[in-house]
Amino acid sequence: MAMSQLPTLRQLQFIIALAEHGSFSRAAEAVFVTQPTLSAAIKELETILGTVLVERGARGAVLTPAGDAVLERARRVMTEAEDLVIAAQAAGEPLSGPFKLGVIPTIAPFLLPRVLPALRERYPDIELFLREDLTDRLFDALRERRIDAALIALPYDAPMIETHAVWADEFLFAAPPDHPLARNKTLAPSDLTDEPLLLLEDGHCLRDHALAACATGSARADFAATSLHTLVHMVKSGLGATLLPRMAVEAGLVDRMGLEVRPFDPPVVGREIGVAWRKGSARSEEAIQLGDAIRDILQAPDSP
Amino acid sequence: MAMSQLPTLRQLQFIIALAEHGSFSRAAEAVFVTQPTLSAAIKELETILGTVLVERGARGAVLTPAGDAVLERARRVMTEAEDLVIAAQAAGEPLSGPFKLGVIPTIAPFLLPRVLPALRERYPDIELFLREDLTDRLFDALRERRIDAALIALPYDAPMIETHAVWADEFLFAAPPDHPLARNKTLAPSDLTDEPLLLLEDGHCLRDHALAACATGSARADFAATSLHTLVHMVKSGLGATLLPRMAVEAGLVDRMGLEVRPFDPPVVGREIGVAWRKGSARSEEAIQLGDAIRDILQAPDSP
DNA sequence: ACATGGCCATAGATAATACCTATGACTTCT
DNA sequence: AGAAGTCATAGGTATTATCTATGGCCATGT
Repeated sequence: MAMSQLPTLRQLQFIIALAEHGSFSRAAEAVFVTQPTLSAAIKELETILGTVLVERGARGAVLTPAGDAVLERARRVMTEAEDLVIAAQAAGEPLSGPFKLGVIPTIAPFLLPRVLPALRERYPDIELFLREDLTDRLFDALRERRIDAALIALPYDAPMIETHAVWADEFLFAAPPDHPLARNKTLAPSDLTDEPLLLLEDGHCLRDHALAACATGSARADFAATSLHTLVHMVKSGLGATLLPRMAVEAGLVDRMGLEVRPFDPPVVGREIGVAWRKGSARSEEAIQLGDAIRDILQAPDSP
Repeated sequence: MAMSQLPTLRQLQFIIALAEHGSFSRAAEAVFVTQPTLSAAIKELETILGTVLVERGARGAVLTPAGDAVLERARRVMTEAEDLVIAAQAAGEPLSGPFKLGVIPTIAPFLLPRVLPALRERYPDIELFLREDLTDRLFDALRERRIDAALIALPYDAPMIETHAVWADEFLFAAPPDHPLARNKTLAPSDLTDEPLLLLEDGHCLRDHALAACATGSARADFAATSLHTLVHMVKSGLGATLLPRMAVEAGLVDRMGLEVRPFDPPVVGREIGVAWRKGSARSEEAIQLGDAIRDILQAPDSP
């Protein structure tokens, strides 16, 4: 079958600019060519496609319905092509250049100080841009290509998102010294059945995962904390007990707070921390590699 | 941010050919350029991407891992670009040129003779290629781009497929004249509770939809027909009763067969016929338009 | 009505580049 | 060693992408 001629990416770039600026002259300016150049290119594109894409008027240019259809697909082709470039560059020299990483608030302050130095050492050419936000908002950012990858807690179901497990973050029980359960050396999840837990406010995945860990437990409905630091202060002042990620405790979250911290009996309860990326992302390989690197660093002997 | 230069579609086409032929010279031949041209283009592509994509050897060329990553995305970009061309041409002159339509076997022989003439009249430039097959295989064909659209029965859940309802195809009860239920003028679905139905063999969606229509009914496990024509002959010879689509009956499926055919009381039971296309298909608009055209033709006064 | 200033199209010249032919260097196989 | 394949390089040509300069057209304001 006779392969009908394809448009060039340049032409697609031009018609996108034309649609965005509504005028040949201004669109031409935006893509750094002269108006006749853009004019000719659009005309050529219309010839190739065999369809009029633009209505020329004295007050500017408007896309025809066919033009709109082309525009939408042109945008897709262009972003795919840009992704190809990024993916190729990443494949050639992984984890170099700007890399935008989102991290959920219950991990970021405890993980990053611990791994960032080693990470910079291992990948000297990386420029990490960090963004701390709730899981949902990070997923939105992934889908809209505002970030390249995110460190989040699993399980968490989201369309268009793929994940790779990095490490298991165990939950520890924390309470004031006079709390009845603080007498035990270890706890079973079932001990929490009648213990209303003090948790982070809605939207934090830690809240949901903590509740899931003690299937029968419940949260205090009257109080909720906005950060883990606030949370431990509320626990200290006697408002209730809570579950904390081991990583936060190891990072010193409860140091000199006078709180009792107890592990659970095996099987350990907790959450899985993983990297997430947009399905089809140009940097999915790098996201996995970054996750594995973080795991390595956490397991390194000098890191307690 | 400095927009790094994009590759050309031509260059992507070249590296795809190179990957497929494993040799610069043969790939060049395949895309109708000389070997030095292709050589230079690949080199230029590698410069743009800043990565070596191909391992040159005395026995040909092999893609590097980075090359493989690029190849996969290049294929995507190329098919998206080709789709853009098709979509643009279709938007300019819808339902013209070759259009490959799949139809399920329980519709095709009864619908097509009725609508094809009017369809050709309404869209004189269309070249309809028809393919009769089971729903699953049509969906596969849609996903693999072997057909542009399909006429199938809903509801039918399938990933990557979108649908548009065209008309409701009512079920009629058919049985030999001496059948007990043939005495009634109309039936309720519940009448079929203890009536093992003679149905098409597995894989035909009509079988599943018929069973769903009489929620409590069951199929004869010992006999099944391979086509509606076989089915009515089996009914005639006393093997059991069945449900037939009204469209097949109207097309003369049971004429001079000596079978009794009865409608159901309202609310009517039946199945929805619709058009289906691959999500993102370049011809989804045309598929919808085709479905609407078929609905119009079926409702036209001269069509009983 | 006329002039003005915005639009886009056209013409012709020039710079960039895509492509070809001819050739060379290097492997692999005979 | 020679033959036959591989890909890279060099230099010339054809194509095309782009520029400047200009013209026609339509709305708007005087």
